[in-house]
Amino acid sequence: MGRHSCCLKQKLRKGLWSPEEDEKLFNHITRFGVGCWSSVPKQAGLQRCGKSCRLRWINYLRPDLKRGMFSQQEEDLIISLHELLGNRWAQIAAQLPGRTDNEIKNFWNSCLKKKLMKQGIDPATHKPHTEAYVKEENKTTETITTTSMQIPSITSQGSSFLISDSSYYENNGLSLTEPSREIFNSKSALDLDPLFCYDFQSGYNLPINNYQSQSQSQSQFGLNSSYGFTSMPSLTNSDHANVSITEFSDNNSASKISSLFMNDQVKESNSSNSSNMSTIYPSQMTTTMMENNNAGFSWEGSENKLDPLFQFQVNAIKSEEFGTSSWEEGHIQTQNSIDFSSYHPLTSLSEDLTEANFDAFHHI
DNA sequence: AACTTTATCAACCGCCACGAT
DNA sequence: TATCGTGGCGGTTGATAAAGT
Repeated sequence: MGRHSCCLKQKLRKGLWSPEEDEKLFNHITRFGVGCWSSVPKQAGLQRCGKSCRLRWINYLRPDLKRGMFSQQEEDLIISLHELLGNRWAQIAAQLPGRTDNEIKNFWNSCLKKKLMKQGIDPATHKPHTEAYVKEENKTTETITTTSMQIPSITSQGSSFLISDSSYYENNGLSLTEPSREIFNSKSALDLDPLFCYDFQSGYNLPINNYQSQSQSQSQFGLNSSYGFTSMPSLTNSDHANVSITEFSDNNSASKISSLFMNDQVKESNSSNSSNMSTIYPSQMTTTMMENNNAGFSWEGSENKLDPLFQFQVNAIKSEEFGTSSWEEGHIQTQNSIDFSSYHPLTSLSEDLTEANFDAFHHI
């Protein structure tokens, strides 16, 4: 076992993805959603293994990805979470909306690790270098004293980076608080920031505003079309409640991590009535998806497969010809426009999207 | 300008867990 | 129970860009 059968097949492309491949994969997933990855390459016409497709989607094409530098707040959060979780990048990434485990792992290995070491902190333990280490250092470099190291004050309980107050999230854009949520609701998807559109021609994710102006001038998506992906501002507090504390091996970790999120949860329960945003929770989402599943695509176990990070918003103002067309796969009634923002926050790229009869790249 | 070193990050590899048969 | 297929994860590699000499 171990090696996937698909990887054993010859003639499969490897290496960097071309814009054409990206487009094929993107179109396929937006049409059919995320199902069985092993069948994706064939269905999408790609000479890749399913695993490679999955990785490309998760790490690059997924529309909710946040691009750009890590903020100081994200950086601190990664350090805190790493102290609690170690190299469990997927779990760490789950707490940073729009960031992938790969991205965080790279950031840790290339930046944060060195940063901590410079501060005299052992990145593995998050504690100042041990006495043994210091002695060893003294042996080899007697002229250098350990006092020259800048060791930040760290309690015996853990690093000073630990955040136990939900205000951290509220103040740093890592959570969508009620006021910000209202702003979000009142704005069109195209006004949100950061917003990116993937441009298959350039191979870059373009800020949506740029893309908007571009599409206005060049009608990339058709005369009356605009197409935007946004990383939704955050998880909602219901997501916070979904933090799986059972995965932590020790109770301290569990309580620490839960303290990061539970305050918001309480706050949310007090203020949820004021929210204009209709929220679909996983169970509802599954029901919705199953009810709408007319394309013959299997969503078995979709409840479990919902990616809590997957927040997808599309504003699709389709041209008339586009709006009335139907899927080749058929059996789907079309709608002229669907507001995906109502599927917040636990929206997978689902059949709902498929049902929107939405193929942006027809118009490229 | 040419070459070397370092940093970054996308992608691959190999392993594990789990469900289906 | 054993085997197989698949999804998911973390470690690692290799290509490229940027910085340094």
